[in-house]
Amino acid sequence: MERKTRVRFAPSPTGPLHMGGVRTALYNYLYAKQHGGDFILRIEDTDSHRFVPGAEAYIIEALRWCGIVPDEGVDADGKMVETASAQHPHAPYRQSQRRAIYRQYAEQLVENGYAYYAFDSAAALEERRAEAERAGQTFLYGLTTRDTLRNSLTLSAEETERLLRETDSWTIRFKMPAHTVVKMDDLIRGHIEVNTDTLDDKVLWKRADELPTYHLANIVDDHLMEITEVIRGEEWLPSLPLHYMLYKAFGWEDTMPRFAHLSLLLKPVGNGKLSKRDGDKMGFPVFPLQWVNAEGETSHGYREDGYFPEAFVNMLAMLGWNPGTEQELFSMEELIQAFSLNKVQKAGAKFNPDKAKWYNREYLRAKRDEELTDLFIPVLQEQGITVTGCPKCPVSADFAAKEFSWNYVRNVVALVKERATFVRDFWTSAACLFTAPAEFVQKDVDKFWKPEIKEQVRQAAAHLLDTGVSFEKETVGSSLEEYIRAQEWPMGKVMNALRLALTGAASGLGIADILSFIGPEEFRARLSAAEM
RNA sequence: GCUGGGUUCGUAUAACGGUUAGUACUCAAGAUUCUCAAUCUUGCAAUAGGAGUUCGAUUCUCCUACCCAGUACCA
Repeated sequence: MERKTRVRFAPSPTGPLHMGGVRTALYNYLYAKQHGGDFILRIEDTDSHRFVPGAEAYIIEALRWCGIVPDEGVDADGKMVETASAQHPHAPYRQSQRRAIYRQYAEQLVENGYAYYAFDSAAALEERRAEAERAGQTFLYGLTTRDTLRNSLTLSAEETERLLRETDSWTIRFKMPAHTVVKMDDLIRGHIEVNTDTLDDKVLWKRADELPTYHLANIVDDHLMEITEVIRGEEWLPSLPLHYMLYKAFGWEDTMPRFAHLSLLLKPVGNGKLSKRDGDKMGFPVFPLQWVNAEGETSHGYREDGYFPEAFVNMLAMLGWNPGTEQELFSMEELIQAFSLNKVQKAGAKFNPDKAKWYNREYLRAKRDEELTDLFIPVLQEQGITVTGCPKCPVSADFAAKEFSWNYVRNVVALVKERATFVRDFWTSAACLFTAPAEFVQKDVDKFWKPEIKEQVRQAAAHLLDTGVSFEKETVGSSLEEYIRAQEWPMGKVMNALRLALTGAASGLGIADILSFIGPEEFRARLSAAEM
């Protein structure tokens, strides 16, 4: 029977969402949308000790910034749906609010002989682990050891009853069946087989906080929420046999979701998975949004660092997946069309910060000058520049008052767009079109500030000013070049020195461009400021 | 250690069992310009190693090496 596609992203609110997590969410989202299905956001907060305030809100905001909008789990106001309703029969979507659901399922497994009560103290288990380690082995609570531990399998029914009643730190463990080869299929990795004798009896439910562990909560919720495909990180692959066995124990095999395990995102250099430290060390964000932790330490975010969400999403989508064509630029719509799980790479992908920047540059270039202008204005305001007027107002520039018209800014954007990766780069390359240089690059001063060159610059400038030539780019540019050429002065030296006087550095925008933007008056002012 | 997963230029990746192993990023050189950037052109650079199957292996099988994950009353 064909079921409606329903996939979920189920993060744990233990900190900010890592870019690898965003990729997992993205692939889930793309898969759901491609199949006309639903994308569900479920919060797996069953670990009361690791809960981090603000993490859930961060996850929701990060996904929204990326354009990954859940169909369920978060309502239109961005609030979690707290109770089940006609629109949301599967609510709530926060596992801490579903705690009442899980215990009965755990007990059901005990009744049917698939699970048992375990009374071992943390200290006792710790001791057994240490003992095994001394013998060079790994302790597994399972087939070979469960008969030697304190649980309802070894204790009398009366004793079990008593402990259940009188103590409050017992757990329910899954009784992993012996000598069984679990045959599994993964949408990305293909067929996998594991012998259950190598597996342990995982804790499913804890009396101490009356909360399930991941394994139980996950299977129960995926079943109740009618999930059809589970697309998650590779770290879950080792527990896939357990999950298969749980579906079997519950008798839910016929509606068991299909599984796809995504490889991890690796650090750019060296080995190992991408971590917060790598980002700090190499100067790139690992988080979609900026995050300030409890100690007040700030981690960079793609959003705050100036990346466009479309570029971030596009870059992430291509990390471990490819369309089978040479197309590299994809809108979300195109990704939904082209995405396919069997084109997802099995091996982990090393993240490449340079490629991320390349994507941003491509998206920046594709944006209209008008849009970029609006994005640039806040950067200008931070620099004390006032932007006046509207897209329909005439171009004007008042250098003394640091006031420029919207269209002047748009012209600047059009000029420097090609040399930028981020919007803030507009300022780096075009500050001289708004303000006179505050200082001069010493190296360039040493190289070009020679008496004879200064004299040539002075005369060339005087020529432009005296002839009253128009400061249109073409006219002023050719007039200047013709003059220098006619004098048989070294073009490069004079031009570089002029640029140094005007902008504070010998390299940068073309002289003709600079002149056409600043006009004769500011030209004169800057020359005298530079003591020309 | 054990169990599972993985391995094509530095990076991301392409290649019905048959290609001079392709593309993009990075890097280098050249062209262009008053400089820088951009742009254009060119270049550097890979099938982890070894067996086997096959007329033929990047592709299938096995072994070795290396990498990753899991091995919690965390997810």
